[in-house]
Amino acid sequence: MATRTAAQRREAERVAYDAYLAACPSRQVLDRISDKWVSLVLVALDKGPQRYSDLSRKIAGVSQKMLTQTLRTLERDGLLTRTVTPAVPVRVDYALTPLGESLLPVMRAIKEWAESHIEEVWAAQRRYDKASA
Amino acid sequence: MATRTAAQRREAERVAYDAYLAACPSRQVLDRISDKWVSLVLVALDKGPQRYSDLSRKIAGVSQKMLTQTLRTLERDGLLTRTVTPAVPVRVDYALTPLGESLLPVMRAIKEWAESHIEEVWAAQRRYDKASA
DNA sequence: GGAAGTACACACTTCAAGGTGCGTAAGGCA
DNA sequence: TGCCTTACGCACCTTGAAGTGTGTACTTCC
Repeated sequence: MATRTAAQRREAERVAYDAYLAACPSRQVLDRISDKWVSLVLVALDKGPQRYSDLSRKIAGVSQKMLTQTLRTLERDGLLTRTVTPAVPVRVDYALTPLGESLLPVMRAIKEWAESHIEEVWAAQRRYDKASA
Repeated sequence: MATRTAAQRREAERVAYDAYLAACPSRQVLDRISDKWVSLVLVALDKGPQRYSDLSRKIAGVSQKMLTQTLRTLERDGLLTRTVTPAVPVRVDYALTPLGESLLPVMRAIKEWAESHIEEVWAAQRRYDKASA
């Protein structure tokens, strides 16, 4: 945000992207960040840079293919940086960019919502299934 | 939340759901709400109940199958209510439940993030593609 | 001189998400 | 009489997402 000039901000407002429109590019961005692995990866980078192996250990159940793919996409979208250290076995660190950090609170909120409301969702499901049985 | 007793809250804290764990049910909830259509539907219900046709018009590009499916799942999960009015052609209204409203701020934030940061994402993509070319 | 660890790439395959098209009920209208 | 609307259900089919398994480069350790 701080990297955006007032002119750029005005321009952005003028164009008025709207994710409700199918062809709007913001729809694509919304689609990309509306992803289980994206949110888990971003939140995992909350407390500073992490290595590839750290992430794959922390985010249980992710295949290395999906992790690599998710990381590449996030890097391309400017949400995180990839730093290769040519050590003995090569070492790769991933860290959030300012843009990634701007999305972090939202992602954290989603993850926390899921964790804290699961029982209410469960209760609702039981009620629904019972009623429609 | 108000529907939750202190005992239930304590229990929830004791169990400590963690979306990082693959088998944790909160992972499933996270997966379900990490969905383009879910966020668009919830935000569309921001300003009060909407009819099925309202939603399909507002959310451009959604197929009726996906819209119906999304609405059913959200109803089952207790995020919204479905009210059928047996009028001349049947009329169906969808409205947020308190649980759905608790998720609304997050969903709104996601949609707004996508709309307001798209140009930064684009710039990052151009930079990435140029560098790797 | 193998084995092991890191961070992948790539090919193959499967499975399910999602699009499309057709059918429906129940009246209102021309 | 027959067509219109609303809000779907259902079956079919395509396509793409994602899992699995194997290969690799480089060095160090045993």
